[in-house]
Amino acid sequence: MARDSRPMTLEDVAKRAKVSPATVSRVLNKTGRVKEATRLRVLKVVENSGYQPNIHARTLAHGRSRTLGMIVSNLRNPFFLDIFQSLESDSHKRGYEVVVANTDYEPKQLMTHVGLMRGRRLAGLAIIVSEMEPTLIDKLADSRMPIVFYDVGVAHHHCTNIKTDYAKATRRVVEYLCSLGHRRLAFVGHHTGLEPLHTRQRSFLEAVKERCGELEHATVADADSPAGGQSATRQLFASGFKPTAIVCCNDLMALGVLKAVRERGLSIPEDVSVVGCDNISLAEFAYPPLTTSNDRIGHLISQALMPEGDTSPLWGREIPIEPELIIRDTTGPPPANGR
Amino acid sequence: MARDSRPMTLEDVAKRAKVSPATVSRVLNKTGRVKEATRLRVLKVVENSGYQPNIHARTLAHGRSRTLGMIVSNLRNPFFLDIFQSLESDSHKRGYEVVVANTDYEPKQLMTHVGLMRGRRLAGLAIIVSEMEPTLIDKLADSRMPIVFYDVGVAHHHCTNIKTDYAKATRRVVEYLCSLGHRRLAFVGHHTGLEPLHTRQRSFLEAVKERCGELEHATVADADSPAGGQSATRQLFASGFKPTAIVCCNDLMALGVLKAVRERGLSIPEDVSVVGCDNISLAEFAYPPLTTSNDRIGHLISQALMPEGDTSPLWGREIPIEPELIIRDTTGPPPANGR
DNA sequence: TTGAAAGCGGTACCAA
DNA sequence: TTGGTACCGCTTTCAA
Repeated sequence: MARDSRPMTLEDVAKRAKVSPATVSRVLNKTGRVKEATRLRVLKVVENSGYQPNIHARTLAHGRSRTLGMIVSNLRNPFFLDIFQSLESDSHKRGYEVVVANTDYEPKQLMTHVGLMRGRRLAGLAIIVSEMEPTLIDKLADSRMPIVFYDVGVAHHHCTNIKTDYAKATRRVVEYLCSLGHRRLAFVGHHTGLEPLHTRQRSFLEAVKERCGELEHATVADADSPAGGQSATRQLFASGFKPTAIVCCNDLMALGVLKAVRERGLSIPEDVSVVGCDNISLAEFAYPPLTTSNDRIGHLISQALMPEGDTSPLWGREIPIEPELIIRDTTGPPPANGR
Repeated sequence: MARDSRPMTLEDVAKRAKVSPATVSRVLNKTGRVKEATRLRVLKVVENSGYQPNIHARTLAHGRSRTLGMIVSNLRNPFFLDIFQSLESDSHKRGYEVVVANTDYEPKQLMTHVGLMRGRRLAGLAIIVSEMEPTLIDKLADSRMPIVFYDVGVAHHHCTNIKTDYAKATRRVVEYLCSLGHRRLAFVGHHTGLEPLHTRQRSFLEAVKERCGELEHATVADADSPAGGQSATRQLFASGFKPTAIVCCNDLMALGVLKAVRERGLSIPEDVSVVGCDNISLAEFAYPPLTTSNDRIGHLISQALMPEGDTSPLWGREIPIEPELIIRDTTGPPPANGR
């Protein structure tokens, strides 16, 4: 119960406990030995004065914070959120905090946030975005903090690169659909100008091409949201193309695709099959439960940012992820009559 | 392109620009006048040295940060996420940042996070949780920062209280279902020991009682997730009760309820009606699109935390929210035969 | 075992 | 228009 309106400081505590600030610091940080009696006295004052150390003063003096940063393209997409959640829970266990920032797929925002994160003197930074800026590497070059990139690989000895092999994943999806008998495939993407997302679309096209003209196909794109998936699918139908299967660049958009297909009066998977990507936790609760490929990287990121004593460091490594196809109920054979 | 490994400081910039640190500070903060020529010179050095001010030093010296805090019970629930998103985008527009923390409905975690937030010398704090600790008010008493509470009202002159009138909302839902002809209602909740959630359940029971024994009912509860909704609904069916309508304490759980109802071989809304609460953005993309009641408070919170010059301050006010019933496709008349 | 004091990297007031 | 300087609250030698 502080009497004055200014928050308690370490010095206030020191005075009340009749010791020096240094001693209080030692007690609080368990650094250096302190007589048990003094320790308890200090702790007691801390306890009932409601003292809370100023995190900024602490970080400034110490030179490094217990905060991890995470920059994502779109927090609304549960894919990013799932990662954030694992990172947050892992880091709380080890006394770290996490701050997130959103770029909305804007390279400019990415740069702004990287700057702000640098200003925070973080313990580590995870950059899970699809957009890129060539100057980003320069900006990061002088920071000694651990950095993890996902998808947009950046060659730098400080960075860990986690990369999902989307080419393989997409090929597997296309082959699976073909094996079911599908011959007219569509791809629904978003921000296909951005490299990692472009990769997904290109992989789709390549996989289709491998079947030697056996397949008809189309691609559309819209915003990264269920509404975007819905709108893209409407465009698809409006174009006159009648796919028997739709491959989505992610699960979130697939949710909207499902809706658009139904509003067209078609059923899933009898008339149209749908495949997502990411295996977000909601995918299981879509209707029908969504076929997708998985790729949970949250804990991997924690490990890279907060290496355990005995684990081999993930430093400067490139970590490949092989997504696995998860077949649920949105995929099946195409309708017998060509529709 | 910094040459040494230690990040640039304001003093480094000052040296290179051949001015005093004070001047650099003035330029960067646009405070006090500086000759145009010097200004440009400083800016140039800043530009190509990649200098990024240390946020901690800045906050420490200035006494207050440009960071808002937000504590929520469960970030996985899109209800909280939607709020976070609006708050984040509003605050970036005004040069603020946001840090979030999760409590997982644990009062203990709430207290921990409030402590950490206090240590951050925030510009404002939003506490959007269902759990409560009596000592929380003490802990917050000495902080002069703007605080917004949602749902768990706390009497304090520094706090803005946003409160949704769930009693009214629930009554409206129950009446709506009755008017459709439903006579066997179930309630699916979570953490019903926590006051705000208990309120929702109690409101349901009271609304049912108002119909004078005309209605049969049951209540179940599980975790705040689709899986929790699914599991709760399974329990419900296992108990032998055969509701024609299920009222959920929120949309996220409703997603799982839908799944559980379907796996029972029943259709929605022909056999069972389902109602959610919160109107999360995903509700529209559920199948069928979910009937719910709305309640978007994100921007309200921004306004309370970062009052605009001309807006009347939301200070110390109690702000009541009246949710509105949003009827979509998960509700309809009960089956003609009692099943 | 404890205390004094020098920073950490900024801001802001007072002089010049 | 500028520079000097005293903090902001904490950590960390170095002495005592």
